[in-house]
Amino acid sequence: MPDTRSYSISDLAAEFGVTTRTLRFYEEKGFLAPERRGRVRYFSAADRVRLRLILRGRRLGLSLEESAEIIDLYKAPEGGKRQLTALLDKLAERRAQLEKQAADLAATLADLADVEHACRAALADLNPARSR
Amino acid sequence: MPDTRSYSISDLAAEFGVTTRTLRFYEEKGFLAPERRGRVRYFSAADRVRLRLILRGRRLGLSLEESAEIIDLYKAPEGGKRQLTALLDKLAERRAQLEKQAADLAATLADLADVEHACRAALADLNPARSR
DNA sequence: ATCTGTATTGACGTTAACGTCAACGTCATT
DNA sequence: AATGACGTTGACGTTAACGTCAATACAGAT
Repeated sequence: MPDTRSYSISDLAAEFGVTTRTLRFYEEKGFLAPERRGRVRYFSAADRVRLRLILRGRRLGLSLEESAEIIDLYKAPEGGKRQLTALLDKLAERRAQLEKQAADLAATLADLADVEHACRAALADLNPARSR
Repeated sequence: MPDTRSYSISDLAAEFGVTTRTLRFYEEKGFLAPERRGRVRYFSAADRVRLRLILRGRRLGLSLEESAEIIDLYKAPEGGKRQLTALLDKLAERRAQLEKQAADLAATLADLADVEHACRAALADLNPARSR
């Protein structure tokens, strides 16, 4: 049984902490494509996964466009040699970008750690008795 | 001798791959404060470092405001116990956010790695002779 | 039948982070 | 004195990613 239940727009909005406006916007831009019965939207489990991935991309600072592009890469690779090598190129590109970002992140975290140390040291100096 | 030479606006723009408009904008918003002789800007080594940090934040998807806030945390911690503990709180907050981002990043990279494997497998299937 | 709650579609507003002119100054060459 | 190369200040334009109404539909409970 492939998880056949569906989610209302406000269900998803509440679960992911976004507004319904956001979800409608995502559909309007083609980033989501929930089923429509009449005018009402019904989000499937697949839609839900896709939304999760979009929001993950958003937390990384990617544009919706970029997130969608990456998510599209996740689809089972198919096509001829040309297509596959092209896909590999794209993957490498993305990987390079994300790894650079990881490096930036690590550097920033290291900087913050330095400050944290200095801060604790300053605190200890303020109150030598209860230091440590 | 504390590196006393200065950089013109186009020097810095070229070095960091941004436009002069960007640097003027950053100054206008208070994210940079180069020395002014007359109307002309002279960027110091410190300004250069600050710019580097701002752009690092930008690559992480932070807003300029956020980057500036983080950079301000880097200043030698001072003040009383109140101030220092407040600073520690902010540091912890930032760290939590960045660590979540690191997790998201790792997950995305893992997903990409999966696709890459599948892709290489598909390629190998296409040409079993030169498989590897 | 009316009310309540959730849904819908426009349509205009907003913010951040610049881009893109236009018009002008200044200094070193030619 | 004219030509570039570089600098300046407005001021308006642009794009992404929604926010914020307003007007409307529709289904279930009272």
